[in-house]
Amino acid sequence: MTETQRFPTSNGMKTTTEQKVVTRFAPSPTGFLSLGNYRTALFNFLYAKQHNGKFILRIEDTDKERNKKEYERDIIESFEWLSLPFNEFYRQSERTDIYKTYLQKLVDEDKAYISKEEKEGGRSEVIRFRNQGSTVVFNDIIRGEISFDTKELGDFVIAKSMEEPVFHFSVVVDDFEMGITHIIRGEDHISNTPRHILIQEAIGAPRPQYAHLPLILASDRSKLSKRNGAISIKESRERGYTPEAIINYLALLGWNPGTEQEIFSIESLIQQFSLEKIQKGGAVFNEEKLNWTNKEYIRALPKEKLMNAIEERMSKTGKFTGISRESLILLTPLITERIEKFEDITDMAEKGELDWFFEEPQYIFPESLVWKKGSSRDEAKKHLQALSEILSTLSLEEFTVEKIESIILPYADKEGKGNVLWPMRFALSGKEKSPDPFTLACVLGKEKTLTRLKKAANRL
RNA sequence: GGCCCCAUCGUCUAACGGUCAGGACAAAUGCUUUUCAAGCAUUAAAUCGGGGUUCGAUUCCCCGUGGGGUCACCA
Repeated sequence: MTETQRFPTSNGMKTTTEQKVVTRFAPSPTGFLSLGNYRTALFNFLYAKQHNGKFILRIEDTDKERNKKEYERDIIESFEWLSLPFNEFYRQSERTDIYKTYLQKLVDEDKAYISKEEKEGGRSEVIRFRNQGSTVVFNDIIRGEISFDTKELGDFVIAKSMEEPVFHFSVVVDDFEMGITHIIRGEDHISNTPRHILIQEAIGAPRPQYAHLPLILASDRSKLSKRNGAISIKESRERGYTPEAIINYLALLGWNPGTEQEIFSIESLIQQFSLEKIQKGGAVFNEEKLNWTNKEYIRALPKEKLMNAIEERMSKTGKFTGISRESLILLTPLITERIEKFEDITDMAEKGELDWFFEEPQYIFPESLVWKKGSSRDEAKKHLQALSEILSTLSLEEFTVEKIESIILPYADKEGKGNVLWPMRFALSGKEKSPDPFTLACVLGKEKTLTRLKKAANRL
């Protein structure tokens, strides 16, 4: 992990004479927190932290039908897992009195009105905003000036009843009440912004700064959603991505500091982040790059953590019960360099790629023991026998990768590397693909190694 | 369809109006103590089209085209 920049002495940090920055992330608990939503949260977080401001988490649960407590829990757990601390927490469902006050005020001032409407069964009244139909122009930090003719909005609904404000209304009231200075949200909210500005003006709220983020797209360039490949934080955790990799990858989706740096700690993101450098166009989510990023972080993980992860994933497959710590130490680097995310450990185990460790190979096809490029069964047999003799001269303490290699290599060089090393590797692993023979021998230990070499020789 | 937004390699992206249009992922090829993995090296790969402005446009303007978003008593 390298960081090219470290706390420059004079940078673009804003001075504290400005108004304190307050940002918010306002998800509705109608599903598991997606990576895309999380990126919005991350950008809000980074911006607030960079300016020593506040970052607020606000659960927008005004839609009683679709909200679930389970999803709210998921959002909070995800924030914890990813170490994104928020300074304040709110639930809109607990703030209806506040909305009601503002609603009543607008009705009293005739800026909104109660509209009696026909509807098959049920409710017959809604509260509508008295829309003058002016042209609203606002400045977006990412996109510049955007203007809308609000005539076509008509007198839009701002509440289902005095107790049930609609999203557009509660958002504006909350952003005002909470002193939000910067609204950083997805591009899909651009068309909601004129409505919000109209409401702001009606309740006398100042206009915050807007920054509309480009959308994260699926590979077909449509909006990423559960149906076309969106991954939730919960799911990425289960798949074995690290929090740091997720943050790193997401930060670079639609943003980049203009350098060639690819790996960023959260601290360096806070320091280097800027809304101005955010891309305007949507960004396709690329799982392969996420995998690569994750691999970079996995390799940098302390060995202890890797061993724990490996033991945990392996035991889920039913293997690895009662493995010795010594074996685990030997196996860990072999597994680590072959995986991109922890889920791959399970895959390896299920595909039998680690079977050589747990059980003796059966050599069902003895020909497989012979190096295909110009060796014979007799030769392979001869080499296997020679190898067991050579290795039996090593003591248990000497049975290390380096020692084994140094004692076998001269013989292999003389007889032809492939001719010697392929049978050895296959005898020990019983697999077409496996780690190198010296490592195998070392991990298996002297006794098993000699047994397998002899057994394989007998099959030829 | 109306309104709004956007447009550099397959993908993520860099480039005060002057660069051989750079980097990363993925791909291909080769090297390394057999295979796999890892590592290293190399290669291929882009400015949507047309008009302007300018000595000079990836960059500024206009028009197309393409893509996306949004049009709820859902957020």
